[in-house]
Amino acid sequence: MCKSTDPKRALFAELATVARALGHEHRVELLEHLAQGERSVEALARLTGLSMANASQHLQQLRRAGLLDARRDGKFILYRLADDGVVQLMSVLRQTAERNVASVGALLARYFDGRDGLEPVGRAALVDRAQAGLVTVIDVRPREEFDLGHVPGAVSVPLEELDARLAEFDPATEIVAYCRGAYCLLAVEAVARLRARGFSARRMEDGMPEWRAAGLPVASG
Amino acid sequence: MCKSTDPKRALFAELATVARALGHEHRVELLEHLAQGERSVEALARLTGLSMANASQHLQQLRRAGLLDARRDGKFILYRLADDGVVQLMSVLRQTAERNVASVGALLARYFDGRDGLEPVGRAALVDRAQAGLVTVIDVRPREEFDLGHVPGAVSVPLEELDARLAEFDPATEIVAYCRGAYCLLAVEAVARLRARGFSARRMEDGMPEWRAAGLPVASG
DNA sequence: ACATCATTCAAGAGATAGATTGAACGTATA
DNA sequence: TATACGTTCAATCTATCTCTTGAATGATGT
Repeated sequence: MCKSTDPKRALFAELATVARALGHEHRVELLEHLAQGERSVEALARLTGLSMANASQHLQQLRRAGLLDARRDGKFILYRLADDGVVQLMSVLRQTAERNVASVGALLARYFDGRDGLEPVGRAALVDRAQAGLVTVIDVRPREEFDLGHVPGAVSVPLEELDARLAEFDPATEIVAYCRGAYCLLAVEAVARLRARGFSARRMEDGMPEWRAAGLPVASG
Repeated sequence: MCKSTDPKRALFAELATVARALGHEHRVELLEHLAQGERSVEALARLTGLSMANASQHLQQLRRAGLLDARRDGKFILYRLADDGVVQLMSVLRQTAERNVASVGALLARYFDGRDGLEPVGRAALVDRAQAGLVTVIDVRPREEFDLGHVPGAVSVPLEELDARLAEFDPATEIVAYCRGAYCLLAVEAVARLRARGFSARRMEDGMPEWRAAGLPVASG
């Protein structure tokens, strides 16, 4: 069997190339930041603590793998995810890791709730409690995604703005955060930060895609 | 730089480890074979053309990443996917690659239909044509999955048995093959082989999960 | 035109992964 | 028990990846 020209082998090689692009701690972190929106090389280098040259190289590797696009704006080069499928890929990767790698499950458990058994809020319960004004619902995705559709009554608080807007929230009212899905880390991070500041915060089970899929009402604009 | 105490960094590192396990041509191919069922190291080495030692090392790497489980049966060690999520991960990887890497799109296009515009069969059309006896529907997934539910009237022909069972098919009747989904390669491979033998073969659009999701009838047992 | 700044390129050292070889291990069969 | 066989281990060489440093590029603003 001569397989050097075998298209199947070539396909496997291409898939491996894309996977390898995800195969480095720093690149996963870069993608996680870029999941929140466009960022310049300088901003990403600062956020991750990498040198500019190093960050640039990792970003180019991700771009070569087709996971990122870049555009110039003034003196900055802005990188962004090539499409929403990249978020899905990272989510599935996280799901797989959580199911099959014990240490990831432990890390996520610690990350999700600290130590006192904070459970995510179900969708049905959320509708009731939101209508009764018992909870503040925040959407921590980038504002562009919020504009394309969000949970009725939710407030857009992109994760990056959260720290600066803490004064908006009533410490006596529970906050429910949601983002893109069960395995999107944005809401998890938001809840962790809010709880560190003394707020009562929970994460909505699942995210916007599941909300839509469940046929629940979606507000937009 | 020691970031080992930051749980977020640790999580990224774990995710990268899992991704890196997918980051080699041979390991992708091994997973693709294992998607069809349990296999011994020797069988996998033969299927892929790798040396036993090399195959063993790659398999152990996949197992360390949590993507595979192994069990002993007699003198053989049988590897299998850790769970169905691994198939999903590979599917999403392929989707992402197809969207964002031009060469993958080209490879898949060539793989899917050769050159004469063979289009996949829609679900609705399939029901009609199958009932009219105009087509033979084959399910090329592993038999275990067939038993858990399949398209009514479909015949179980696991991909590995296809070559040996060509005599069962009427060259005058069109064959429609399906597997796990739009991005599962089993049906693609089956169609390629059937067409190479002169059969008229097509791929069903989507696969069993989508069939179920569409609420179409499912036979089992 | 000149200076400035964000980004990229280029080259090198150090670390890591892949393939091959031959030996060692464990289980089944004679 | 002895032998055969599938699998894994250990050691080695080679190739590739990572990161740092310093220079080069390309657009902007004075």
